[in-house]
Amino acid sequence: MRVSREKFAENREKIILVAGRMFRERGFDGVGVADIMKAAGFTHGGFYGHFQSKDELAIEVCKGLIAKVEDRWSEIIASNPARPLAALLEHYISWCMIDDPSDSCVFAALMHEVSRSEGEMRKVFNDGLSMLADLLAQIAPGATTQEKRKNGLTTLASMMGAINLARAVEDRALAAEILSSMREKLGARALQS
Amino acid sequence: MRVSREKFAENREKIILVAGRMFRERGFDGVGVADIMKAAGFTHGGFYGHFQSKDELAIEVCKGLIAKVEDRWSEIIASNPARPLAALLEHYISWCMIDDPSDSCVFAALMHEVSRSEGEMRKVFNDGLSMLADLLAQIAPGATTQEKRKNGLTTLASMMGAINLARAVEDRALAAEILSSMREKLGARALQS
DNA sequence: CTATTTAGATGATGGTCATCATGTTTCTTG
DNA sequence: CAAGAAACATGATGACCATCATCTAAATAG
Repeated sequence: MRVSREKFAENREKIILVAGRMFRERGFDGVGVADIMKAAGFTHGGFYGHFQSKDELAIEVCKGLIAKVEDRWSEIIASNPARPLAALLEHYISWCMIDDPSDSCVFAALMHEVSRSEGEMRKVFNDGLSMLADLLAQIAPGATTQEKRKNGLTTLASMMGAINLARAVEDRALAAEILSSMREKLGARALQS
Repeated sequence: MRVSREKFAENREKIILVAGRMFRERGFDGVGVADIMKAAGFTHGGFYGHFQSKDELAIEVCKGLIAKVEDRWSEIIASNPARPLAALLEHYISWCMIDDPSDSCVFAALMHEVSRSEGEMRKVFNDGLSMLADLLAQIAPGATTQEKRKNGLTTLASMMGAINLARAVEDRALAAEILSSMREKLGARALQS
């Protein structure tokens, strides 16, 4: 049952989209090719007509998600010239990051698994993190470039640390405490429960 | 080839020790029962004479490692009454945490995998994190109990975030920047490269 | 409109893994 | 020292999983 060129491209995008959600939710090793294809509405066999391997898909997916993070952060920064960092933090340190990992930041969701890996994926994440560090260095507080850079890096680590810690604890009240405290510490508005 | 009671207990501890190192290095899913037994000097079959399941071993291992973290942190705090937080940070935010995950903090190494899980393991980590939060609340800066609590939580998130971020980046110079900046930010001594 | 191509379905294949069944050897008990 | 128990070895078992081979039906090329 061949499908049109157009439909083929659509299906490919669907696979990438679904895989992106599933990978972030369950990790690369937590999802099988058959799972992904089923969730995308296909059977497992068609997969290799779209991608050479699960690894290739994973890299494709992450490149796309990282580009999306870059776009989103840039947009938030651009549209909040008066308080760019605070706006970014209010976007990042939020319940949706905790409650729906499948639609959250690739880095928060997969960085840990990638740190244990090697090869292209590692590089992709590495470049992505460099990019975020550069973005933050521009909007972080600090008198000198050096200081802004340092504050950018600690802010990045703290943001991600807060998300991961809030995800790890079961008590929602404690998670709220973590998110609120970090927002306050980094200079953003309080969290609305 | 039966062994003595004594040797049996020794072997059990050896399995737990080796599993603790391997789990932290590769994650629970990254290590098989056979791997662990081989590294401990046995074949896979003997495993179920010691533990009911891989899960049971994992829980045993984590309980032990968490208790060790508690002891270590308490000891550092107790033996540095003048600057307990700084001492703790100098211990935690260090190269050995980056270079040898197999001997690093359980939380930094496995928290992420555990957040995706359910059941007893989740609870064990949860209790462990609460315990660390309480320890930090005692030594964190702040005029009120409330403030100390908040600072404790953000410090905890930042410490772990810095370790995970430094592990994720490939460039050692960047990792050093992350660790140093975070140490400075949180009020500890600079990092010696 | 026919021939060819090909997207996706179905159904292997070989590998890995947790767990179990059984065997062998050595400890422990009496 | 003899009889039984039990720790570890060996070797299934069944479940998953990535990848591949083959089939089919529909889309495209001529």
